[in-house]
Amino acid sequence: MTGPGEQLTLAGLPAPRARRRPRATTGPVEAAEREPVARVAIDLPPAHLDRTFEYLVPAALADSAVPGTRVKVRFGAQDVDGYVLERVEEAEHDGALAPLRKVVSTEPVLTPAVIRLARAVADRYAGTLADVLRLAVPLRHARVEAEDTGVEPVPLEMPVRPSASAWVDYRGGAAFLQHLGSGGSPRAVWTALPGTGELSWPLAVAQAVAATVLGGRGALVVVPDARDVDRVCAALTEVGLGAWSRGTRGGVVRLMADDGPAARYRAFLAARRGLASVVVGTRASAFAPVADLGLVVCWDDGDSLHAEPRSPYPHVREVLALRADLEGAALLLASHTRTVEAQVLVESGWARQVVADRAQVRARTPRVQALTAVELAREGAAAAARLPAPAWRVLRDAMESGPVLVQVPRAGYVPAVACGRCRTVARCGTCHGPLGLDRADGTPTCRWCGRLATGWRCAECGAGALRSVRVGSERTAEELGRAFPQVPVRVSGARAAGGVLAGVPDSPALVVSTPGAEPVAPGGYAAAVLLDAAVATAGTSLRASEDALRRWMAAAALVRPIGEGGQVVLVGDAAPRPTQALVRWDPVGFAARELAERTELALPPAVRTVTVRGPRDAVGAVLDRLVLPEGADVLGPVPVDGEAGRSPVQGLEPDVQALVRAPRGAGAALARTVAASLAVRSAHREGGTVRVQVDAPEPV
DNA sequence: AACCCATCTGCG
DNA sequence: GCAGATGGGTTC
Repeated sequence: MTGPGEQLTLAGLPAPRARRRPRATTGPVEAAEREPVARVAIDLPPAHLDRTFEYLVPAALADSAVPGTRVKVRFGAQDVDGYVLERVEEAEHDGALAPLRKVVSTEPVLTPAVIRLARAVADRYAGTLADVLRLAVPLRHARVEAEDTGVEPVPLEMPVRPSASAWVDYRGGAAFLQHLGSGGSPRAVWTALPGTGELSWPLAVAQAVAATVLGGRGALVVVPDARDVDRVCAALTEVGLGAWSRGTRGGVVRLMADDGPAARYRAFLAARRGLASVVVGTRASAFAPVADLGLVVCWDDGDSLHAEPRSPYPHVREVLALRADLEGAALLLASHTRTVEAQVLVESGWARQVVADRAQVRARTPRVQALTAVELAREGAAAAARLPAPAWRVLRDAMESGPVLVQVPRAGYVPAVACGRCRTVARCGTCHGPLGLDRADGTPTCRWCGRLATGWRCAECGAGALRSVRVGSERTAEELGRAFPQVPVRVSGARAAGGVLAGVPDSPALVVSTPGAEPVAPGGYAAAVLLDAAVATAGTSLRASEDALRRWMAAAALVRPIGEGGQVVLVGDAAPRPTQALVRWDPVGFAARELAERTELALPPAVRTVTVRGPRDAVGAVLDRLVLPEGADVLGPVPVDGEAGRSPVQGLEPDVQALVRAPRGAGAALARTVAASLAVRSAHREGGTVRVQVDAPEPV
């Protein structure tokens, strides 16, 4: 650019801008000989800054400022962090370029594939690249970065053996593995049957990974929590894929935040440097830079842990689906149940389903019965048992041959009522289920059988007054322990004294667990009783039924098959559709019917949704700028009640929320117009905090 | 966040 | 007619 003294002033036009601030450049810098221009993604949150800025690469940084490295640059009047995305010969920007100030680390933490993925995720979720990169790249740990990984890494001795033994019961299973081994990119939605050891889902996943590795490619497995990471890693060891260690090449790394920043960064670098070929991790590892990626796996995509809670709230299933597309990798969406989102992928033809025949389903699942009010009525009034008599009998009989599992709602989650005088939990006079006080007229009702408990009297002290309390797994464990004094009681749950148990021995025991915390019994549970079914499917959430079925089946999948006497009892009057799906072990039919209904009602995932929440004016401004694609509509805004919706700064004025809907085909256009509106919002410094979420798990 | 520029405002 | 305030836009 020319200086002010040499500038020509064109008549009729405003005078050209004066020379840039002298502080921006620290004297003349010699530019790199080759590719002297770096395109940099700036690590700042405002949406209107979500584009690349070009900087001059000083000759001194010519070799270190490679794509993917972290850099410091002058941006306006501040020093900011950023990433070099590209090096190019010519700048597109027709002004002077400021020089890169510093290469923070020579480690290129972003690969071209991850950059493309992050951009696609940002676009999909109407978010910014900076936000996505913050999710994708772990914090730098300089000491770990400097660790010696061996000058000549030795290839790890891995006696990986090809086997599809865990897949033979599934139609298309063997073909899927063969396709993986020969370098193909099949996409499968796999509905796994219960099974232990050779028939377990972790072993099946391990065999799919092994097939991919034997075919010369890397693999990525994303699971909900640390326990599942352990299970998958153990199964990988069984198929000959051991843990990666320093100085070697090949092997498996675990990648999760729980392991701490050093271990996390070490695992991340091992993958990025192409030293480890398999990554097993939780949520954020969906972005892990696996070299020559051949397979991505998501286990249990319905688990809420797969939904990222930070902006732009990407979901592991969607990230991996995008990734499979962009990197030409295979995708395995695996679960004991099936999410409605996975059903969309199957019905649209994007993925193939891998399911077992009906005969295999019958052979590998337990006997399931639902103990609803109808069944209980047949029993007549039971004795002083804490459980309905039939459920109690199942537990008692099963305990002779192994551990039994009781799934109870989370501690403190279920409001119940107790005697106002002696605090004994109030029970239904007919089935002995817990009472609830949620009817408008104040009459207590049974949470199990639904009967009205008019004229209730405390069985212990005879008082007639009730008070609200909360019961959880600890209390239930106590009560059940008294009912079965002859066996040990083990409690598993986040709030339990012993925390979440990974496993229990095969000996007789009563295991009480909250959903998702069920320990694995190596030989399978002899029986499981699922309590409070009515509570599980209550509520207005779109996902209530789906979540309930997923939790029930996750517990039921730990029970022995019918041929070994395995039994499951669902206690309480839940919604009929998930109840029937559990009894018939038909998660696919359930997902198909749910999707049909959602399609009929234009509810997600049949449509793409964007929720916009915040102060009324701010939300209104964002909505006003949208250029809605064909077929899209805006619902609301409506005031959001409750603590979550109240913005402290806005005082008593409640936040509002709007729901924007568009046909799935218009999803990209919808996200684009939302992102554009948010960019204007940030450039105009519009006030308030607006939370925008594409495909929120709970959009209403 | 800091800066640049255009426009407005208050006072002569 | 002009200094100083104000607001909107840019930052490579």
